[in-house]
Amino acid sequence: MRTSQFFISTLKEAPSEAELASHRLMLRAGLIRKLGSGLYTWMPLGLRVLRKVEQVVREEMNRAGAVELLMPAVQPAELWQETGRWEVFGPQMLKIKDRHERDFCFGPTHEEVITDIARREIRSYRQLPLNFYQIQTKVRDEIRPRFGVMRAREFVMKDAYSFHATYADLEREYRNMYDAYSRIFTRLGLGFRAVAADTGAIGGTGSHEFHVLADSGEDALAYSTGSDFAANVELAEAVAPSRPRAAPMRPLEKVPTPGKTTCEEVTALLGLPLAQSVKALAVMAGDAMHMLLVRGDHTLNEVKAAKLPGLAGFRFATDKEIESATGCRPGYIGPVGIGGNVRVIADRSVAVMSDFVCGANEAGFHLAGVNFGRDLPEPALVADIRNAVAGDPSPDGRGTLDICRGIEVGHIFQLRTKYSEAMKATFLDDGGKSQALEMGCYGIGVSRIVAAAVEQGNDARGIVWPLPMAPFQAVVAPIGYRKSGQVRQAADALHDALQAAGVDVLLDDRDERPGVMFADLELIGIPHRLTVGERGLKEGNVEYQARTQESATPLDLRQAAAHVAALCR
RNA sequence: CGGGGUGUAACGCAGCCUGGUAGCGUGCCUGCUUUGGGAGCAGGAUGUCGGGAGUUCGAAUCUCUCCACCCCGACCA
Repeated sequence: MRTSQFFISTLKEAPSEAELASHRLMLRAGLIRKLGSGLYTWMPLGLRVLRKVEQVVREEMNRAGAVELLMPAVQPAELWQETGRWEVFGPQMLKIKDRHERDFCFGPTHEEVITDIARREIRSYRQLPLNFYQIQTKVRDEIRPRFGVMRAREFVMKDAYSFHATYADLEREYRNMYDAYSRIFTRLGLGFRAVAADTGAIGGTGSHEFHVLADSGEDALAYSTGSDFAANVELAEAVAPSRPRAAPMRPLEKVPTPGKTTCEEVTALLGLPLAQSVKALAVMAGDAMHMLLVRGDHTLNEVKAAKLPGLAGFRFATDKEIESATGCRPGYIGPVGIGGNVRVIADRSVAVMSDFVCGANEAGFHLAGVNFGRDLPEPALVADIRNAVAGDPSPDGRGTLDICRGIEVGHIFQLRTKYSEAMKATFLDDGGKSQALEMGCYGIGVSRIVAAAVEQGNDARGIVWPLPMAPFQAVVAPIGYRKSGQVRQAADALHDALQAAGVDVLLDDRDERPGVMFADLELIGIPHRLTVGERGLKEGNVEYQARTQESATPLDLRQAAAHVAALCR
């Protein structure tokens, strides 16, 4: 490919709305262009990357025994009403009407459609197991699209759905997909980690997420330094403290803390460790207020809390609700002397505290030396409601936890019979008995992978692609292409030789000045570069430089193509 | 949806407070010179100042309203 026959459009300065490195670089390198919020055009260069990711995904899915199909992007409402998800998925679905005013949505996912296929096509256990997948554009009307294609409203996803006669066979396929996913991310050259995960809106039982590791990732991951335990912090158990609660040593004391509303400020004022304080969070579930207690140095885990009885769908109380329930404004609330109509739920690490500090339910005051049993009743409920933190013991009893951040690029679920039962997708087993199909589903954010790869691989000069994802594997960069016949001849020959060797090679025949050319090629991130100039040709040399290297090394012209071709293999 | 912010040329921005009809850098076009790390000189093109309404002799600037986009919170591949 020659640049003159291609389209390269780079920017010196990134549009101001782009904050994240990958978003800025994808715009600057001309991989994507924005049409509207969360809507992006994949420019020719970006599309090449996207297609390479798709291809690896496709090859590995095929290798794992899955079968590709393509379902409609537009789906009738009736299907979603059958599973009750027309309402549950709700505002996240882009709902549309046809000319007859019938309801449709632009598919955010395809469990309903594939289950409809399954119930029409699968009749016997002899047809099982089956794993269908597609690579397709999905639409989710995200509340807040951001970070370019990382969280877009329209994105490319690989979604697979498997069907089984028995749970044991589903488990087998689940492991098969786990292994396939590991191969995919390994082949793409990404640093990743698989973690146990919450099932969220898709539903089902077992679930793992695959994360590309990056400090800017939106998810926090907990993993053990002493075992292979790894889980999304949303899910990771914060192990119950092993030590019993110490006996009270100090008297209850009301201390003035004017203007100090956070645990950090209060403990600093009192000269106590942060872990000696208790944070009280007022939440509403239905009409009832609950007060959640976590240690001052911990944070509430909203996913865990929402799973407690009576707390499904809770929200944080408004300032007004807090004032009418406690008589004071947020920043000074606490569990001592709170009305019986407010249920107090303590994290397990709070339940073993003694002589702690908390709000006094009076503006400008906190209480110190507080003890359960003596100064206030034992909590109504003690549960794990905090986020695990680095240094916590691993839930599997081996090693301690550390925390890293990741970008979710894959998610696998054991759906079991959630959809097959709702939609009556059954088969006849070997005893002639009708049974609901066991199902699994397996998603990969194909377009997100591109952003995640840029997030993981970039430097001051631009993108550093893993070789399998690079839009071009190698580039021939001639200096003075239009001016020097010698340069043109050598560059053309190199390009042709590399192409013949099966290398995805670009010849930059724009005749730009070297500085401009090098800057563009490095921004775009092509892994291997051969620079051809009269200076080197005099010695029979060209120069080779990997994207990851700081400087070039001379290479015999006659060996250059073979050398680079070997690196691209 | 709640809270905060921004809309001026393709991109980055100034001008707005204190009204007088729009500017800078980059990019783009033409010519000449240059050619190993984002060139130099000369010339040139490009704006419904987000839309609408209002105040005023006069609005990018003041007022109202609508829209778009961005940031912080609940979602997810």
